[in-house]
Amino acid sequence: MGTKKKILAGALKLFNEGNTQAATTNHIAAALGMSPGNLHYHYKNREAIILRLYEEMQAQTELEPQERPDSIEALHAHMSHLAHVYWTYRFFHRELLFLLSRDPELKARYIRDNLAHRGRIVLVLAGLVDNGYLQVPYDNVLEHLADTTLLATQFWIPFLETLGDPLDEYHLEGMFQHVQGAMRPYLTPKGLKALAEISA
Amino acid sequence: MGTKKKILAGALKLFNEGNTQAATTNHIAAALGMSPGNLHYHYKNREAIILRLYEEMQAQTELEPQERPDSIEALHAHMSHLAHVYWTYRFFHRELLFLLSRDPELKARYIRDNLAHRGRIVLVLAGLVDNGYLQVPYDNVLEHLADTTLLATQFWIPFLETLGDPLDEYHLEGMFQHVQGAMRPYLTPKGLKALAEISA
Amino acid sequence: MGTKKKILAGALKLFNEGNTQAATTNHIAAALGMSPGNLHYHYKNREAIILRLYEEMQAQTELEPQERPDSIEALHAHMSHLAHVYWTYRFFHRELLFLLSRDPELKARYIRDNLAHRGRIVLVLAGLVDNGYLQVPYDNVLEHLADTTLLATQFWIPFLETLGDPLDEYHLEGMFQHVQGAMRPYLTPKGLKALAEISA
Amino acid sequence: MGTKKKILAGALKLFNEGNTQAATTNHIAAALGMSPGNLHYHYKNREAIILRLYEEMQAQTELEPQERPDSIEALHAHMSHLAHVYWTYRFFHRELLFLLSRDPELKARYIRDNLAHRGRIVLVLAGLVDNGYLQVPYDNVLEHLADTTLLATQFWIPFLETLGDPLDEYHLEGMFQHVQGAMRPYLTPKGLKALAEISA
DNA sequence: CATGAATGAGGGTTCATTCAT
DNA sequence: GATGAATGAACCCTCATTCAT
Repeated sequence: MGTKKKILAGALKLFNEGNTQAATTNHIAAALGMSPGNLHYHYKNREAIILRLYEEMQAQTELEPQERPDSIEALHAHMSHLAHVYWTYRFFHRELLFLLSRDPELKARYIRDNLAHRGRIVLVLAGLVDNGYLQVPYDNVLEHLADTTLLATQFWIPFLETLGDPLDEYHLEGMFQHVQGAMRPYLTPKGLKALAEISA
Repeated sequence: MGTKKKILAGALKLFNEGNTQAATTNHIAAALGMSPGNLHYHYKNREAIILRLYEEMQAQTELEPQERPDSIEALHAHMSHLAHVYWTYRFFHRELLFLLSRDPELKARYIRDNLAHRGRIVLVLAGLVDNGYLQVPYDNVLEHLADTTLLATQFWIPFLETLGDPLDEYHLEGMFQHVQGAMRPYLTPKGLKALAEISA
Repeated sequence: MGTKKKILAGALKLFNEGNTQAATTNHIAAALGMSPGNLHYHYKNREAIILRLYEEMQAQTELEPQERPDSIEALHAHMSHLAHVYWTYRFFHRELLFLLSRDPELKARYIRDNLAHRGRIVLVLAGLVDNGYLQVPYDNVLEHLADTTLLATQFWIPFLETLGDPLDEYHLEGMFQHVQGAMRPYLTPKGLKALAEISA
Repeated sequence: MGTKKKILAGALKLFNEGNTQAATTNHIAAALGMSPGNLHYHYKNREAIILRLYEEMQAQTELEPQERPDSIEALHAHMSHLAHVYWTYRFFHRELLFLLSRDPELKARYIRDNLAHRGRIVLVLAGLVDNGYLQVPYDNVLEHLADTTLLATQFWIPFLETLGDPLDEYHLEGMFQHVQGAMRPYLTPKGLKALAEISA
């Protein structure tokens, strides 16, 4: 039904503008010119809306195994995509831990997805090594780069907000630049060349 | 007065255990065997309690200029201290953006403090370069390391939580290890030696 | 909706019996066998109820220009009507200044309405002169009579209460008698005759 | 004790500025730099303060029998004095009926005093007749003038406020002018002359 | 006399949720 | 599917009042 979609869109807008607690179900319904009863007919409660929004966001970040970025360029493209998606649902990472603490189901799901995400990041990095973009002279480098990447994807938007930066989608480019900064010492000449082409 | 301290301690405990929204002023008062009226006699509202807890935390992280870490060892010591303090007030970074969105005064204060913090991080890194621990072969490295450090200090605890790690103070050592991982390619032999001694 | 009306009626009853402060929104709801939530669903707060009651009262006192009393008899009829309306909403003038001090919007509205009321009183008195009921031998008589009328309409009920009179609708006849007492020296024979017929 | 007086003065100031409900005992104490406990040591509660302020005001309006105004000039002087006193305690008539509804003791006292006041007004008016200032051609004139006077003394300040007039002590002169307006048709030449001299 | 921490009932209000229509 | 009135528990907070010091 279109109504279900409209509710998600309206809630997302309010969540992004303020915070999830300020946007009560009645507010959301009112903003959509809809009765509170109808909203609850479609979604049991606000948590259900948030969970659904998370699923939507999550669905847009998933990759088929064969789509896994296997080059610097592809990684950049993927992270740009990710930044765009996370920006669209920016309320989510903004309140991440708060939301998880209020909904055990969401928490379990998120942790599962996040661990899987981390696993994929390691695979992608290993692929970059295999493809001659990266060179890891000692242990734990891949682990470190994976942590950096995960931290950046999860918290870059909150990070920018805590610096008081005027925040818009454009600034999210920094998310990739940060990851690139961490990879740089380990880039092969091929990797450096690829990076230079992206920046150009 | 002792009561003011007791309220802060009781609120901190509840905030860390659950979340700030779940710990209503009445809950806090009840947990302390105190009347709601008395709690409000000492603190205007929950925001005032949170603000005060932030100030306490902040006060414990501040450094006199002459105390600024000027060696890898000192940096490690300082970050351990920081991790300890942030662990004590872990609710704060857990809900960071949510809390800032609910209290404009806290937000302004936090951003100001955070920018100052970033400035100090850059100074410390520059000091490490001057003292022969670090060597920066190209531009932006210091910027990158500062971002890494700031991200880690602010979000390492949330980061661990999103991985489902059983969380305790001990695990916070990872915060420094992450920063160290970022610095490693830029360490001089002197820097590497210092690091090896810390790890031993 | 009927509920909105019921709330106004219930609130009016309690306000008239005691005072507006004693009749809390919860009291009103309880007296109507209604949940507090429902009362606030219909009226934002007590001020909104009071404002609405004022508007109701005010609406019942307004006159179309062509209905303006142009004879002593018509004036009497109008003042009887006024006394009846003000009696119905007697809490309002009882707490008049208190209520105005608590609600700036109501205050602005009341003053505007009151000045308009005064203007109409002057017009009515001038009409009585034109129609040969009144004769004004020197200046300021109309002004004086207008003040008297306004004072009487606003404060006659409070005035009676401060004399400890057992108060009921019947006693409000005094409101017109007071105004008539002020007009008497200026009545023409025609005016006196009209008055005599009213009293008979 | 000086403290008792200071409390009355502080309360009076706050009452006049806003309204009695807004000025809580804690506010009054705070405004005086005094502890709430101390305030309650001197006055059981806010009602006691209000009652005491009423007594003060009342005491300043009372006349020894031999001081009773027996001329237009003396009446004018007395009403100017009254206006000054009522202005000083203007919160009282502003909230008159509200205050009476909250304190049965005050109510009983006020009604008693008010009836006595009315009695004295009638005596004064009768004295003016005896002394050749006034002439009453028909019955009830004295009653009417007494009502007018009482209404004016009690409600002139509230009356001015409901017209939105900028209110200060100076404007209270209108209180006497209103009474004079009512007496005018009944003044003898001697009375008119006295009045003319006052106005000059 | 004076302090000020402490009480606790109750204030207005919010809001997720239900349910008859 | 949709409405919107209704519920009621809970929220934050106020304030007259008490009382140990």
